Amino acid sequence: MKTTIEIEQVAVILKLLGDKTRLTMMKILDGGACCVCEFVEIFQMTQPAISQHLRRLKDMGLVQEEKKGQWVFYSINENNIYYPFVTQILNQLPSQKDKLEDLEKQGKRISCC
Amino acid sequence: MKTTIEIEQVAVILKLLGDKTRLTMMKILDGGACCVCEFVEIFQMTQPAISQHLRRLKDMGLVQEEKKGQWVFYSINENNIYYPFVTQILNQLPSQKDKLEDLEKQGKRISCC
DNA sequence: ACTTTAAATAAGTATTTACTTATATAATAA
DNA sequence: TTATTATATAAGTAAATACTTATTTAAAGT
Repeated sequence: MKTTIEIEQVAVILKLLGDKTRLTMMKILDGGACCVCEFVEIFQMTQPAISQHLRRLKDMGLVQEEKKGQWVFYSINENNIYYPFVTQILNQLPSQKDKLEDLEKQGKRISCC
Repeated sequence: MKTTIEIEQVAVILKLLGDKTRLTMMKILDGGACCVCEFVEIFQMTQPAISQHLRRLKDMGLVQEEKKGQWVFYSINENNIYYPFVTQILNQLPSQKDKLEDLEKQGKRISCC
């Protein structure tokens, strides 16, 4: 089943991705779930700033959250209508896994489960 | 030859495309050159508003202009580093050629050459 | 219970954005 | 030359954006 993509809606998605923080977040999440506090470390931004970016991505349905204890993990919502579209964009971006590796080295990676 | 795409630069491109007017402009130009006054008709916006959108696209190198008499025609700049990236996005958008056909019916299409 | 940690929300602010109207530039037509 | 048409630029404005700090909510550890 393929729903017709509206150009206006695509513009909204692109505007959302047209921010280096959110775009990098999406690329990171493309490699697996990530926790809010990890993003705070990675981007060296205040926690509210990170939460607000994640909320915008969630409001658009691009990501979903899952609570695990005191942490909240975000992940790509593969069921979103625009997931195939977004994936095509993310696939063209350079890997950001070095950012997670740096976290790991600092011992700041939150191990889920 | 493939230049590495920087995620920050991609964010800038996406922000530029994250506007329904500019995104539609790019999709229309994907089908061939178009003149400023045609865009004014299509989008029913003031001429300065159209010119300003086109200038932003030109400043980023996504489009190029060519003067033909009193008209200025804009077209996709296929030599831009980000052209392959942008094309992948445009290819996923619904055709906008109905907009040009409507112009044609109204006799408002500028015939180049 | 109290403290700590993680995250969300609220409210305020500086900057950016997309428009507007007015004016300037440039080419063609009379 | 003068008028007309097409476009660009300038300046102003309302709304949106991405932050900030302060506060609230909620879970876990003591």
